[in-house]
Amino acid sequence: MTDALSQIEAFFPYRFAVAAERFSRNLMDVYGKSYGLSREEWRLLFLLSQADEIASNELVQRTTLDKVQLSRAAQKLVDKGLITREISPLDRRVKVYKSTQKGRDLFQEIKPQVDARALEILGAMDETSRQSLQDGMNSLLKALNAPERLTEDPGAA
Amino acid sequence: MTDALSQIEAFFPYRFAVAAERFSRNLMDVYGKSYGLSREEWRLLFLLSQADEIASNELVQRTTLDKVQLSRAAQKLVDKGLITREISPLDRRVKVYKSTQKGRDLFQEIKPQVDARALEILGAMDETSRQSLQDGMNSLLKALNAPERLTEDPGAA
DNA sequence: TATTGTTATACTCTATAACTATA
DNA sequence: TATAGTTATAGAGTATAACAATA
Repeated sequence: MTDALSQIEAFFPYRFAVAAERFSRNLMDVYGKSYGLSREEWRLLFLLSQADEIASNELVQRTTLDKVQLSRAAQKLVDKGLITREISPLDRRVKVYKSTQKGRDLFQEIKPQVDARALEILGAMDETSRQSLQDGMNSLLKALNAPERLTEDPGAA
Repeated sequence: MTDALSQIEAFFPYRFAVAAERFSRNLMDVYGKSYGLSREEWRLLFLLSQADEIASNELVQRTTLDKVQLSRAAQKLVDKGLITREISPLDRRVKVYKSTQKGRDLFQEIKPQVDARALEILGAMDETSRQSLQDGMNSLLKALNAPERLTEDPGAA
């Protein structure tokens, strides 16, 4: 009567969504609860901490952030003194972002903790499964990026 | 200068989150845009369409819905005439949910379309990768459900 | 007194469109 | 006129707490 429940539990898209949400929340615990960063802020800080500078238009093209999300996440990081935002000399409509020393320091502090949390979970898997997951994921990402699948959201590599 | 971008693109948690979100959105397109169901409503309809009846407390224990989400999603499905909600004769605090014929019909109409969309994506992967993804995912779910990892959210598997 | 489901509230996210400044 | 980034607005989703009914 009741193991209709195991029916949905076996449904791949459901399992996938559940796994992704739990995994993501585990990491958000680290940079979110402890350091007050949103997922978008964390991603942006991540990017800028290892680049000299990145222009706004490039960020929009190559990340999952749209221009509104980018603008707002960047504003918060600027307010916190973690990044700077300047007008591009090449095109005065464009902004160029750089991390500050404070931003890089914070990133260096958080990143190992995020890695540790991820490894704590992935480390509970055996090596073969971990490799399978990586390979499968890479293949899935390719499939998702295949041109036919771009319902909307083009160029979001 | 700029392939800090490929740094985050290579970061497993980032790839995983991006893949999950895109995959999920693809399916939401089907039951959401075309049929006006939220993800929670869809999951609930899914469950009830293949069970005789399920009690509220069981749903909360075994799905990712908490009691508030369940109450609200169920209310919407009741309003749409897709499920019924009755007081349990065993414990008058508990509700028992059943799908209506209309609910089951709608589910039978939507489910093949969701499957088709999922297969459209997964079908672009080769068989080996698909198998790897499944195995890896199963292993990851086990790792996420391991007792040490239950930061909060116990018994939600 | 504890538990179940509902309702209320505030907060965050998302999507869209309007606006400004530059090109 | 088109593009880039910002601001405004409304809607959906989430988290928490208060509440009423039942145990």
